[in-house]
Amino acid sequence: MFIRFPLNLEKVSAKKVSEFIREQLEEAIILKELLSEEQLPSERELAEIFNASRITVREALSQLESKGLIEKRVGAKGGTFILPVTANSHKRTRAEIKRDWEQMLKVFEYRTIIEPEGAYLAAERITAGELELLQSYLDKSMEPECTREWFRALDVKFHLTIAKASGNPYCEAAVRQIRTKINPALDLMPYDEEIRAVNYGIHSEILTALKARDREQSREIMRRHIGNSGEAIYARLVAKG
Amino acid sequence: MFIRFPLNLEKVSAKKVSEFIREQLEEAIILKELLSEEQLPSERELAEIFNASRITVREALSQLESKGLIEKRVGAKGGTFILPVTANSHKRTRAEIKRDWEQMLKVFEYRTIIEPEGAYLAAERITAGELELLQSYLDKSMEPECTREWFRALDVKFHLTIAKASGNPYCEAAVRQIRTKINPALDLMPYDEEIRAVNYGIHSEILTALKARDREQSREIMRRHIGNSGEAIYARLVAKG
DNA sequence: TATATATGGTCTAGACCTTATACCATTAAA
DNA sequence: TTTAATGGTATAAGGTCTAGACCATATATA
Repeated sequence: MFIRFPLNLEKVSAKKVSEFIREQLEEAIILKELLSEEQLPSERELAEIFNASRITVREALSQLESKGLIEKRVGAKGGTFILPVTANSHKRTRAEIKRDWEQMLKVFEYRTIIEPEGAYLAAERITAGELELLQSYLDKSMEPECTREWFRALDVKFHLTIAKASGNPYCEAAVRQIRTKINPALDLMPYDEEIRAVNYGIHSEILTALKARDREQSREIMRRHIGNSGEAIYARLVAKG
Repeated sequence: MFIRFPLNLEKVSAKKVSEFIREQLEEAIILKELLSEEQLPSERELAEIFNASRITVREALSQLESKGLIEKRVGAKGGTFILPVTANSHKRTRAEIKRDWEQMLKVFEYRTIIEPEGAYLAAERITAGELELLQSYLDKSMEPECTREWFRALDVKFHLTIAKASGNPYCEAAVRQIRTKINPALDLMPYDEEIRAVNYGIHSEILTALKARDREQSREIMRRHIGNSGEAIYARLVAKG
């Protein structure tokens, strides 16, 4: 009867404070909670925020600097600034996606499980304030001065707000984790009037279902919305070229 | 148009190597991949396995020792051994669950999302070898010499095997994470002939659906199986007494 | 009974990361 | 020209981790 189950122990290494800081800032940049040209808090403030020393913050920032994500300027009116994404880094991202497409596909698959269920829960629990937020994101996305970067930021905000409204912290964390992995790919998708209109349409449908507190409908439309996002990425970024 | 999104940065602290080691071993104990009386590899071997120094391994082990999870014996035939769970620690676990019941409920809610979808995916992807494994777990759970601890270990194995068979690493990791959180609670549930029979019945149904490669059915039965596990825990551990 | 051997227990020296504090260099506004 | 805020740099002290050596204990075996 008795078998000894196989133990699956993995090699470990310490995780430095500077690593945690770099990760948090990089995630904020990927999720477009920090937009290009924006200024980060000063090194002294960041040290305060992260409860770390300035040297450690500087270590994290220099990692981000060598990745080409930020830029530093000295002097008064100086500071640390988010750099716009370059065509070169777009190319690199695209190559990475093609190389690890199998892994990316799994993330999209996981997404089709989590986000619709998150919407299902959110339909019952979302607050009036969150519904207003969603509406404001929709409105802003249709303003003529909405840039590509802003459009992408608002899309992230829309989905993360629903995940948060699910009231389930694990669901919210999962959506955030998934988004951090797929957002660089989504950022490579085209941006034009048609895309905006289509996106506005489906997001409006979701918002309507949420306002109606219709669980089934919210889940169903969310499924339809993200169900083929993996395939769309594949068709655009992997198959052709 | 332009708003600055709120940045949500969190205080950090370094994560020590000894912490990572303690976590892995503690998880293996909670998931019953290590059973009571079992001997761990020697400190020198563990240092090798984790790619760490012996001193660091010892730091992790002494944490587990003060938690009452392991025991050390010196001399030849000595080593580090898993201790059986005491009545006292059962009491503490129960008190903790009652205190943080809200959080525990969220974990169960997340479980009802993930595991059925995992079964849905597994129905198409599970291998012949994994089906045999599941059958063997079922068989062993009905042998007369199956102790309470073994029964619990086989239950974990059954669910984790299906999660792995889903072919989605994020799904698998989520089920494992969820199980690590809820297993201490599940371990407090009663163990008798009736429980064993009921469990055997529903697990058999799941296995039958998986063998038939019926996605919908696999998901549906898994839903039914775990759908009320949160309520069962509540009724038994929180509501009464 | 004595010995060999595998285990946990202990110690040291050095490398690396982090903190705290201070001071320097740069730049724009007052 | 001065002021003030920024990033850039240096030093000293403490914690963690590694590598290696050696000690203490208990069991099996000759």
